[in-house]
Amino acid sequence: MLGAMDLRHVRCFVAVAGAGTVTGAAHGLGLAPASVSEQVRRLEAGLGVPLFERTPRGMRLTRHGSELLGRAQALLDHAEEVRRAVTGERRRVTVGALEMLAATRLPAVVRRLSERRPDLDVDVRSLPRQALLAELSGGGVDAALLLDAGPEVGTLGFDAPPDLDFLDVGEVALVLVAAPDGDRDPLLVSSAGCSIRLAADRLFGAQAPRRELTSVATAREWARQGFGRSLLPDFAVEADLASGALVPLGHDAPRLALRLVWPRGREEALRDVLYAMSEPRPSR
Amino acid sequence: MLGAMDLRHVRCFVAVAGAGTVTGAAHGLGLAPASVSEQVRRLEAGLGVPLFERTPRGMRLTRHGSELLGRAQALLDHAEEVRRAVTGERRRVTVGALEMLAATRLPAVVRRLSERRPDLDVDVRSLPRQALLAELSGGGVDAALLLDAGPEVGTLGFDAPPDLDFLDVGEVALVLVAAPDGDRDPLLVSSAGCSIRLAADRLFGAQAPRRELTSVATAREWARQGFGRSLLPDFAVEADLASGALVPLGHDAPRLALRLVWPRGREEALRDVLYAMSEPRPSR
DNA sequence: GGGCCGCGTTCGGGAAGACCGTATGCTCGG
DNA sequence: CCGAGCATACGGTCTTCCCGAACGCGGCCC
Repeated sequence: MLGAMDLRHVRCFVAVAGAGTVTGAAHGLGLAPASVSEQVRRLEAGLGVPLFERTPRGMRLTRHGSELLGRAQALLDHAEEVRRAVTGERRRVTVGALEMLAATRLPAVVRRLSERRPDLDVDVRSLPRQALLAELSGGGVDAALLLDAGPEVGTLGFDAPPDLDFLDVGEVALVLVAAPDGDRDPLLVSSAGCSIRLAADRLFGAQAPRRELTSVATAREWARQGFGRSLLPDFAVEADLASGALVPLGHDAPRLALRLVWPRGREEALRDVLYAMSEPRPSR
Repeated sequence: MLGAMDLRHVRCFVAVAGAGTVTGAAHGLGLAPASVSEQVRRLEAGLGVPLFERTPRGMRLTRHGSELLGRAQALLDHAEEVRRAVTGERRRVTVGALEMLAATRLPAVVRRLSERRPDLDVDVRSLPRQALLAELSGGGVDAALLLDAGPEVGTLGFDAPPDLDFLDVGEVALVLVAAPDGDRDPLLVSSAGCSIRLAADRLFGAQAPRRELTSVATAREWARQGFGRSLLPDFAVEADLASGALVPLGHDAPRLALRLVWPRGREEALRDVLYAMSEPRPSR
């Protein structure tokens, strides 16, 4: 029969649309690029409609492809939901987060989720941001918790794939701190790419004398020892502020959003989960 | 990947569940029984759950199978809907009806449908009742128009598959008629299996002297020529009553329901269509 | 401008699966 | 006790899946 739409083809299509390249999608699917390319072409043949424009830089969705993407995602989710319902298999949700957040802020979010949806198995993966965003598109994680700011994903200063949707589920305050009698310069920053570093760049530009260190923890340590000031997240300096090891330097402390990000088009399947993660607990 | 649910398997499963036998499903699918059997077993293996109890008389759904059936139908309909949305293909609905109704009462129903849903292509198939019911289960027709009575499908006196749902969209009055100066006996009835005949049997039982003829039209002709009385549907005798060729014999004329029947579990995909067929027209 | 890299695709081949026709075992109804 | 109807096992053909390797293409950098 013509146009029978094999789900295998649809899975490949979604992966390619998400990754933007056949190669990337093949990686995510654990297949060879040749196979993925064939599946996509077979889907196009079955539908009788071109889904991608082939460019030497990747695959761009055609009008028909865009039409299909959301529905294809929903269809795959539907199939998954049917399978779960019949096998009685528990639903498994994978949420990723930046390492820093996985250790500090994610537990509260996951606890909220587990309390409100005890039927869910929640996996946690801790990844650097770019890997996180890649896994989001590739389906390795269902949702990701990261730091950001502004009205869209990436406003903080990183490149995000399009077609991501988000919800802010909390705030992180940044505090400019130094040792009570330590130096005020240079500005101690973590390595490029770190969310806190991006925030520091946005706040101070490039003109302030800076010293780049490997991590937030290192920057805090150097500040504590009096080698400069540093812009650090509240949860990293609470103890030191309380003990007096660090003091705030009264500066317009910008707040970052604790942002839950997921691939647009999967609202249907994720809505209840996202809701359970973002809402305040019913009691208390 | 395990448990990936091929839609091909699901199609076979639904067909088998509908037909009750692998052989019947294979017929409907245009496949060999061996192939269908294999697909179903593969689906069961993929889900890790038995879907049927095998008996020498056919296949009976297990608990898991029943769980799956409705969802599987919905999933297939979803896939179809996605395909249509992307290809821009018009939706095609096949409605079947008893021959008698296809000629007399179906046009009004189809007109109603076409006016309210001009985006639909409506096919009409005219079949005897048992073939109609078989096609309903097999998917050859999406909905069927037939005559029935009472609170469930088949109450009029025929065997209907379970898992059919229905909506009464009109009535057919039965009139006991004879020629003005013709004989009153015997009771002229159409051949066994005809809906009108079933109604006559229910009304008069087997005790009345009867003469069996091949069709409703024949029975009417014999009555017109004075060879007995006959229980006939209103649309078949309107002209003769008006002209005086036949006269009503004042009897508690039972009314039959003009009944729209469809496979339970496809409401999701058919709801709008059924609604458009059953509602009175918005204007007038 | 000439390598060079990453892209999608083509090609040949091996393995899995779809499908067929036939044969077998099973249980009913006659 | 036999035949009808059922699901299934078996052997075979053809399609599809998937791979690794090679090809053609367009940017990019020295």
